[in-house]
Amino acid sequence: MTRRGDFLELAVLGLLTEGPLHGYELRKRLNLLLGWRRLLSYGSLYPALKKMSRRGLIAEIPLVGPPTRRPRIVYEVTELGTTEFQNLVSQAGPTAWEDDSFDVRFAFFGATDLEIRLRVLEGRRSRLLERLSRMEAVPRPSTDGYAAELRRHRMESVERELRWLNELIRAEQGETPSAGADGDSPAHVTHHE
Amino acid sequence: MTRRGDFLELAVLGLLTEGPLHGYELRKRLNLLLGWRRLLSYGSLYPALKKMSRRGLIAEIPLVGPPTRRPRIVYEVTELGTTEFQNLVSQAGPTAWEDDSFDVRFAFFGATDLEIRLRVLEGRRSRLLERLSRMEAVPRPSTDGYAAELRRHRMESVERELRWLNELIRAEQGETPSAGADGDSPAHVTHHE
DNA sequence: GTTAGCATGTAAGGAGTTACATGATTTT
DNA sequence: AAAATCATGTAACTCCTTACATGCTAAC
Repeated sequence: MTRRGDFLELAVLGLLTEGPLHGYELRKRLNLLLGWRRLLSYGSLYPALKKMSRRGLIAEIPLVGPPTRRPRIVYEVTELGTTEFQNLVSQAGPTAWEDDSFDVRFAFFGATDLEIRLRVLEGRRSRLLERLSRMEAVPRPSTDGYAAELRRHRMESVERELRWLNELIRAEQGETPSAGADGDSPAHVTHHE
Repeated sequence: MTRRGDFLELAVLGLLTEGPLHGYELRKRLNLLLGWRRLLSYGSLYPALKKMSRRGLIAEIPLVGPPTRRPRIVYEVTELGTTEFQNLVSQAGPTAWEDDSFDVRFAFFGATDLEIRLRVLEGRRSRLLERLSRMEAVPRPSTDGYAAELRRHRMESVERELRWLNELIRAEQGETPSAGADGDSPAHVTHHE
């Protein structure tokens, strides 16, 4: 088990929840949302859409517009898809805070309960703390050279991300649980550069 | 073509160049060197070692020690492997500055010529600039909510990495090409927090 | 004596990339 | 008229992960 690649499904469901889209457009939004690494290829998106369609999570909307242009296949979420989306954003296991999945999960925190949001953020934090301590436990030599410079820089990146997480967690905890606007926005995060 | 997964081969070759090692130990070093993400599994390392052994890049060293403990298969680089390593660290194509490969390449900059080092660093830089401008070109809405907070943070990460690269490039350019110690260490990088 | 860490492997499978294939529409 | 971008797809392949299987050795 321990599936990790469901993150594409989650992202598609999340984007389609905001309104129907066709594959090509979906890919652009996906790349904008999570594409700070390699771009998602058509070779993974289209088969994934077909598969989700077969499973009944999404459905093709019959085209109504002028039949002049090339038919674009527009998808919308089904009721089953909505349920599945709710199910996915309620998960708070390791699959939520790994590198591959955390970003998608965070992006759709607007559809996630406060309690789950906190669990995911804290899970991510301990994941990064673990990584940091692994990196600190470096043997004797290798304290110089390019490898060391790389290590230093990567450790600082992790530390920076940890500070970010801590601020987010503090902000979320400031939300009175169950009271207050359960808004779509993160509670005020103070940025002190 | 455009192979990307050769980075494991490069890393193994690079580590073995510093001295013979067995698989288990190799994995630990590999994880220390590049393991700031998921740990490398035995399922990828051992087959890779076997494959490299078959190709003649590395060779098993017959054990001499006390035959009491479980036989560990210690590998060393062959002459062919050394050639291949030199070949790999002399490459300055896109495969050098992608996310997956850049770290390995950087870690072994000690075995890379100044000219190539600069080309790789500059390639990496334009790769990140490209990503940054892609992220900046965000459509109208999505200017609030968690997705926006994520985007902001990720953009700052890229900017931070760009500053790092710029400093490295400046430092390398400070090296008088062809003169001076072609050392194993990066030329002084000034860190101003 | 039993857990934890050392040590090496294999089989099955997933997820996505690359490269290919096709064609319409819009912009230059 | 050409080039760019819109638009959808498939087949082959690569790399790696997961899960399983085995057995030794040191520490508690």
